[in-house]
Amino acid sequence: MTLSVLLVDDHELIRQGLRRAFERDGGFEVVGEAGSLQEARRLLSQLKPNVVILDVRLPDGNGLEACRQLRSDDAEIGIVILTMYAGDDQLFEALESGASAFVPKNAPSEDVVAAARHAASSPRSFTAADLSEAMKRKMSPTGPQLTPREREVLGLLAEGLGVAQISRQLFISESTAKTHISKLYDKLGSGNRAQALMTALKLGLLKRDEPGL
Amino acid sequence: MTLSVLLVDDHELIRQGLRRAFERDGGFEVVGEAGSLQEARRLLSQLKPNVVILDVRLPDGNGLEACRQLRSDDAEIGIVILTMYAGDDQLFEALESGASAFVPKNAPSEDVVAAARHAASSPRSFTAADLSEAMKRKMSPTGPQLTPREREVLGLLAEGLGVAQISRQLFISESTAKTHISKLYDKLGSGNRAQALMTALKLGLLKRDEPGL
DNA sequence: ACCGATATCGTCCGAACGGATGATGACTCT
DNA sequence: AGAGTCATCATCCGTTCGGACGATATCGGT
Repeated sequence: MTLSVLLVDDHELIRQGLRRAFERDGGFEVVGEAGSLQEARRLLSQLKPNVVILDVRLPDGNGLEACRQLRSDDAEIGIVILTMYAGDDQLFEALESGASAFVPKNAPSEDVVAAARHAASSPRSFTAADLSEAMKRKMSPTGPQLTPREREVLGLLAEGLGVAQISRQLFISESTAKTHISKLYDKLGSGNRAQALMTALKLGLLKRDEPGL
Repeated sequence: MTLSVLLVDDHELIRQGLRRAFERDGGFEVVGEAGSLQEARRLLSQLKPNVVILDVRLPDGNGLEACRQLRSDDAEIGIVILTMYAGDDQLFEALESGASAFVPKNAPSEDVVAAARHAASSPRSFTAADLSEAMKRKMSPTGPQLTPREREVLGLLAEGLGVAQISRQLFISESTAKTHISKLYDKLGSGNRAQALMTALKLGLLKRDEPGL
């Protein structure tokens, strides 16, 4: 029995590669391609595929959000999340979003097919490989845990605000602001704003609005 | 007459997509694939293809550097630079590196084939479309012009170094270091390190090693 | 020969930062 | 009831920063 699969990725090259991989396997039929979420939604309701290959980054939205929605609409559909950078945050978010598998784009193409097969048979479970990988890294924490207040202060630091300005912004005393900043330095292993900010960026603790690239 | 083409990209999916695109066109023969620079170099000297499709990001090095080297070795080979993000800096660097064409990965796959055809016939010229695109954006400057020294200082600031450390690092007096920093503040419209760094990041004046994503 | 940009060095000084340390209330979990 | 975390505030003090000046030397180009 052949499984129907829908490809969602904004890069045509990737779609071609996926199509080829599935064709070569023989167990699947690629019933459609979409380059955007909008298109994907249309094709999904129309084609009702067994499995969806879903890129995380799409021009008109986030693949993971789409994944959540998809899962709530259809508990049985297989969802394979494709991602360029296999960050753990994404893996966990994918898991929580109800994805069936998570494959980095630099994986061999057979892996995608294998993931799709797995996704079709047990849409609500990750493979052991995925989980062990993720747990392993989650155990050695990527970054320190910041309290909500600390994250808030970090954000203001990133805007170049000083202690006085931060304290005013948050309706706290300057002492408190300084305390939070000091705690941040502790947790980030830094001794000044610059180091703290760059470290926070590297650890993904700070989201940058639209830093050019 | 069919042209021989070598595919260099660390993502197998992309390679599959490229292969399919070239096969469908019919005018090319894909004579090899490489997932790393090392492999690419070996296959290049062995297969002597007419055209190379070269990804910018490779696990063991930069595609653009490889491009420069390639061009100096062989003035006639067609080099098509593939890139995920079509930043202008990359476009210009590609141009200076002797590439024949520059294609973002989100382009339709026919574009890659067309670029390869162009690359084979006139390896030392960019297409008009490429150039006008680039010039247009280069005219409206993305950010302020930093002097080499200023960029250097900016880099050290990003590492969280203080005035004293910077001055030691660059073998200049603290006064001079401070002067450079002040100039940076002027040009970046900021009044402290944090603002300067974040602005520099947004303007792409600072390259981050591997900031998570 | 002159001008502009770049890079270098210096002084002075108020403002801001970072470190060390201690204390209090609220909250949760056991 | 006690332990732990979080958030709040405080004082003290040496270090660093950032601004505002001005000065010199070296280039490359008109």
